[in-house]
Amino acid sequence: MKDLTLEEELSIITRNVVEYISEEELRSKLKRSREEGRPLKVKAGFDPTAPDLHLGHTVLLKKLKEFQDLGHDVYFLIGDFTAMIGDPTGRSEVRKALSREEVLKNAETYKEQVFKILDPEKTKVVFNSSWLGKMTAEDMVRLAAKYTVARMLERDDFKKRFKDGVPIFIHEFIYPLMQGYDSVALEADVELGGTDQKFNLLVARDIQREYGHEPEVIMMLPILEGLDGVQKMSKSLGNYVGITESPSEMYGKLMSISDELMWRYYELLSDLSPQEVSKKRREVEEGRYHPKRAKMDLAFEIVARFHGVEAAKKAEEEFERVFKLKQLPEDIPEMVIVTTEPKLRITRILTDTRMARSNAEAKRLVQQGGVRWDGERIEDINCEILCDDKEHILKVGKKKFCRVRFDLRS
RNA sequence: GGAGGGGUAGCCAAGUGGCCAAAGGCAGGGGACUGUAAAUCCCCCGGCGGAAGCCUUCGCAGGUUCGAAUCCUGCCCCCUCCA
Repeated sequence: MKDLTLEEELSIITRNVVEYISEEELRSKLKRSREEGRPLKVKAGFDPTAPDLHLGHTVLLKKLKEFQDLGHDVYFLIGDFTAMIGDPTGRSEVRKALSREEVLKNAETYKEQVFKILDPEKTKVVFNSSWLGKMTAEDMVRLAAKYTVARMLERDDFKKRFKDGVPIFIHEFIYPLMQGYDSVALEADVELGGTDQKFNLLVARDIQREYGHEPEVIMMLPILEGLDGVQKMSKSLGNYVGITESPSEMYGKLMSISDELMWRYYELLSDLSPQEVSKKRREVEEGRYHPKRAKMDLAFEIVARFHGVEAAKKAEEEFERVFKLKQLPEDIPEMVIVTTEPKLRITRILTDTRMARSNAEAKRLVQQGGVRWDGERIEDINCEILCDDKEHILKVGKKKFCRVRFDLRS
């Protein structure tokens, strides 16, 4: 950070940021930070109810890392207090509040994942229960007195729900207030969040002001699209790449994205500068660089970040082996079928090896030409397989393999 | 407290006595094409059965009927409006 000019620092900080408020404030905070030799306090909150991080989260984490590399203090805030209250809008499914232990356990899981990107030495992990948990009802009332219903209703989704007569629960009003109070408690200079967090972030600024603090600068980062390229990446939509996934899984998933989406991922997930990315893009458009190669490079970079270069190499080789050369992957589960019959029908083998969930599904797979036994496509559902003592390869669809052996009992 | 709307397959959603294992869409699966791309096209998508066929499913439990997702009764749950 020492060698950078303020302008250079600013340009790194604001790269990939969709919107930030405000430029003036950010400049003056940075300037003061330099003059006083006091790093900025950068806050980002995470909800510990779903501790599986995916690439979508890493957009934010990478930004935090950038702050860290510039010498600022990063506060990784775990919203355990709100998590322990539990969200009552969650209908019938007995939304039990998370216990202290569960929260701590999830927090641990978080750390493991988060520190694949953030520097553990430089990251301050904080729990908002440490201050919110101590609030009295009186404190709560004071906090609630800092904001008006009218202002709450400015929020788009509240406004819409109010208009449409869809219920809004009181605690939903309290959430942004608490999140804002977190910033007061931490004396945050900067807070990061997704673009969907804009309202909450703005409230935080107001709350800080109300408590006599200087408002934080808020920075909104883009929400990463999932593998489908349309909806946001999320676990529940199943269009995600988890950062704890195996190298081959990660690599494979990344290779399945569309070419268009690849550029989005390049922008938000790779370490290349925007200039380098647009250069690559140009090269592909001009036909000097194969899009598949570009995608492989991207997949490689991301896998290497989480699993190291060696693992990335392996994942790449494996990918080429299975899909280009149509050879076998390295790790294939092995199943042993115990039988007294000299022959078994293919559908039976499919269900026994769990390659098909039911007999009906097994029949479908065979009829549709999705089943290969030792490389031979099998199309007759009545086809009988000789149960010998050799090892066989069962392939279902494009990517499911299984080694099959028979244990003959007579 | 009053009035009304609704619970259908993984999700959304049609169906209001037989032609309903239940339209359509999404998700998912298989195939073709390819760069395992994406897009597109074709096919499949409750279970058992080689097949004929049989079994279970439309909130839950009963009932009417030759026959019910559809009609009746009771129960459970969700939602909206008025207060």
